[in-house]
Amino acid sequence: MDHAEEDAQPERRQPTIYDVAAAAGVAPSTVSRAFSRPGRVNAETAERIQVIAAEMGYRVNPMARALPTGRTSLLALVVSDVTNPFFFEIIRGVEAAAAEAGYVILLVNTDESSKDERTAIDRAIPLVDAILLANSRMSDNAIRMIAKQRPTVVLNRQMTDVPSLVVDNARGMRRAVEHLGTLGHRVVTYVAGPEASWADGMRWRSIREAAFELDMTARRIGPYAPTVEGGLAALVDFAEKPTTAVVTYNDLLAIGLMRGLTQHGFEVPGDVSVIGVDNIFGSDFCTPPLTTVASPLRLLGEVAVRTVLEATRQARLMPGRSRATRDPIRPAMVTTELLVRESTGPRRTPRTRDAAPRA
Amino acid sequence: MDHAEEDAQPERRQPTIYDVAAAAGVAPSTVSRAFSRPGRVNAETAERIQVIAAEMGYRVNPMARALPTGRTSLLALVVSDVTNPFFFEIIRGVEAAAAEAGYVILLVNTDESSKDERTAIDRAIPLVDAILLANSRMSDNAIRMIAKQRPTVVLNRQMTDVPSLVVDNARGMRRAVEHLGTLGHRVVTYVAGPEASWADGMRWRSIREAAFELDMTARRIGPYAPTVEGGLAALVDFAEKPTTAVVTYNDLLAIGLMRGLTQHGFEVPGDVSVIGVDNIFGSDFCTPPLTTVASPLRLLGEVAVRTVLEATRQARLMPGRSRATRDPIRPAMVTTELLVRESTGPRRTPRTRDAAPRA
DNA sequence: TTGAAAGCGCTAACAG
DNA sequence: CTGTTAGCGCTTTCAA
Repeated sequence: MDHAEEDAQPERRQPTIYDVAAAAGVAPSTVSRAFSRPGRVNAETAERIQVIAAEMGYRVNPMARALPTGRTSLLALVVSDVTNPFFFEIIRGVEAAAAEAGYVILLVNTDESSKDERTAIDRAIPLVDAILLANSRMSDNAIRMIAKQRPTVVLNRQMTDVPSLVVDNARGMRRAVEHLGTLGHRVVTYVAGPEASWADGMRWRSIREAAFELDMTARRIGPYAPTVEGGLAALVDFAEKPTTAVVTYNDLLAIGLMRGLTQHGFEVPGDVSVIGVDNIFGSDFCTPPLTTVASPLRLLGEVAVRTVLEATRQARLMPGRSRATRDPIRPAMVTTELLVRESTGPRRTPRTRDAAPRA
Repeated sequence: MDHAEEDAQPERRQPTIYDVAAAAGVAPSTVSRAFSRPGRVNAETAERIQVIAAEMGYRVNPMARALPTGRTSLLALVVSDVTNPFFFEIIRGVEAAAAEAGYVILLVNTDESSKDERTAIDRAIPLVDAILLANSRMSDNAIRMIAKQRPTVVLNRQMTDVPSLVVDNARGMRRAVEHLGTLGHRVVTYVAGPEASWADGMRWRSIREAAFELDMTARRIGPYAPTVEGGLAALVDFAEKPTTAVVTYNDLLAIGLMRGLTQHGFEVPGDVSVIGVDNIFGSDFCTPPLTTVASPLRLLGEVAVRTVLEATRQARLMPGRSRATRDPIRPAMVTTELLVRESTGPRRTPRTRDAAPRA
């Protein structure tokens, strides 16, 4: 075992279909069939091949398979920032559903820049069978270009010519405003997120409408970065015209805002009630625990995978005429839920409120 | 534009090297060279090919390239749980360094189960050029098997026959204990994480040693799940024999513990000072902001990529004799830093302390 | 049901 | 410096 001979064959390369074929005494094509369409080969032969292949440690080479078939079993999941807790549950859902379908996911991070997003996607496209675009910052047109190249599903953004999956923001915002109304608040400030965000516009519009219907007033400040720092920044503007109720674009913003509020002597929820959106990791252990509009993000991810995989199946059956060129597609919706925690409370009477800051 | 004719060529396929070659009036191999080793082709010709290729929208097909070369430009990053904030900075670092080197990362999630970890890795291996194993729960042997198949670097785990990168836990823990000592604490409880974690053993040992050297006493409770819930669970055991100072396996545990502590009438840091490890997202906005041992995780990820890519280069130059069969390898270390925030404070005199709970 | 043969798109010798 | 010629490992007609 310790002789120089050992060096002669330092590592035997992965066996190929030919090695297995030779060992099993069949043609390579038969081995191929045994692995790709077991139905089309004699049951006994198939069995024998499987056993021999296993013994030899044979594994099909996905790259080689991809060449003639064009299928890679890879799925691109494009997110603007892997470390944004908003994506966690989406990623988990996608992971789970993809693994179940025998797909591996290619996680494409784009650092919030739509230019990088294009570059990164361009690099990934030739490798994948399908694409999932989560909260994309790209233009509709850019997205269409991508959808032309591979089956694509867009998450959290509504499009009519590319399949999309959205959270029912309108309803979520309505619930939030209702909740505040019930607590006696009459005017609510919306702390806006990035302008490039489709969801942001959606949320603000929904809040305005809900407020109108409930005889309340809605104000908007922003845009701010959807981060804790953004929330801190928002405080400056908020303090100029404070209201007793706030809904923010997302939880991070809410957390930042609450921190700023506290530092400046406001009490939450005593002086101002705050509602976030997303129910991210951490929204339960910040102070106070945040009331937030939660979405079934994991489900969203799972559904997205199923949808896009179904689309690849379609594409295989009838090539050309991609989804994007067909009739308008209704976006699928998943519903939200208001999680009432401790950052919201009844509106204090003005007297009490005026006294509060720096009391 | 609206005629049936349009259907005849619904989508022209991606141009290949042959199309470009024809258009440029050169041999396919020349086009290939123009893209893979521009140096080896006449500058003008190369330029012309590039232009024509760009016009035609030609892009090299990575799958096809992978077949003859065996290189895929894909890098597997294996993590036990994408949504664990601990991995964030590592992922970012890896992302950044990989992108810079023209690599795309294949994110392999293993859901904390070493069985799934094997399955998922087996699925990914044939697709990638190299593997990064972050906080793996697999056995050393399983890791060795993987390292035999592809250049591998292990993060946060020390191995002698596979290149590894670790955080200087010993020093971090020592700093933590020193900090507590300076504040007047004499006995510190270590709240342990998962037993399968290499870092856990390391941390406990380091704390014990540091305590010994500083004439302090160290106690250990656990193991607990490295989560907020785990911290809550730890409180039960902790309350039986409370100490004025605690160091936890990680931040999540610390956050859970602090919450439990607060709920049970202990004050943090008044009654007990708490130190976490990792400086995760959220450790700054929990209450109180957590004093924690921070690691340059982003750097860790970057260094890991460079190391593993260097290894692939080596492997290409001299195949056989993989890294794993060579002499022992010293693990590389990155240093930690103690971030003092508000969860640690001077030890109160016993009198005050006794009065505190449920006061 | 199986075998033979022709590629998928690209790279890598080897000549010229 | 460029063209020619074999493949990489697998799938997929087409015959047998």
